[in-house]
Amino acid sequence: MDIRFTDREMDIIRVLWRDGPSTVGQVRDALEDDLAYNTVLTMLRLMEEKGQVGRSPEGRAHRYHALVDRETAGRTTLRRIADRLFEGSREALLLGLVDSGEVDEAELRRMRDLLEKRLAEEDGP
Amino acid sequence: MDIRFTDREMDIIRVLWRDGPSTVGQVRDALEDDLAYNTVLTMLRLMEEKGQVGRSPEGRAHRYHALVDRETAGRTTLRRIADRLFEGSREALLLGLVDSGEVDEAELRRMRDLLEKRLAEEDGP
DNA sequence: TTGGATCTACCAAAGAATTAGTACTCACAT
DNA sequence: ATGTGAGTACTAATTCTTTGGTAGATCCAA
Repeated sequence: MDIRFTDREMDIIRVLWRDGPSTVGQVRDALEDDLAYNTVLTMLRLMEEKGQVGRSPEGRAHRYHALVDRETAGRTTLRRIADRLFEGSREALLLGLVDSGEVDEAELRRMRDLLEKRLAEEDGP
Repeated sequence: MDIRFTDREMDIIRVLWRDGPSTVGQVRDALEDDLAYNTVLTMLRLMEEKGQVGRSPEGRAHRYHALVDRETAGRTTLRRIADRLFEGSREALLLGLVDSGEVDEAELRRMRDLLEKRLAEEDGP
């Protein structure tokens, strides 16, 4: 299964990730851009067709929920970026990441510690 | 300027990054998928309109070159991914990266060393 | 010089993404 | 009972992406 989101789909799934299962109206209210109710409804319908979200009836409305979790979406996206933009080199991607903006020293250190921890785990079991 | 590439645009700009300035025919030959000459020509024309590539006459043909370098494209893309998929947290992105596939111990170590080096530079000048 | 190969510009068309309109249903407050 | 508002399904229209066709110019070889 190919996990991809267009810009607007990403806006919507982020609401579902952040706020949990939501009705059309709730998603609409949570979105930054002011979209018509029907626009959001249509987007959710199409996303349901694609298997990105599911829904369950609630009263006369429906409550939509994400069928893809953030971690999975993140992993797949990064794999794609690494392959296509950095020719598969995750190190090059990491370089791009630390150059991509305001990564201060504290954050650099946290990132290093994170890798240290991973390395320790590798050695262990 | 917003730096974005669609899938096919990405295929094409990667050829220009890898092989340097190329004619339509050369790009066509370098692409994995078998596209019609005209398809590649049209793509390059549209990409020129968008300012992603430039061209200079050469004989009766043209030679196209990338107007966006890989580093810039990588940085902007990563910033967008970090913001939209990881709520701005570059550490979360890094976690997603090491979980995104087969990152072996050696690579983990190189990534850590890379961060160490950065940290040393921060302290210095 | 003529015919094929190569290149260009312009155009067409299918499919996806995005936005929203129309028409219908249903609950419920007055 | 009725009409108002929220909800739904279906449809429409626009724009972008991707693919390639047509027609015409140009060069080179036989």
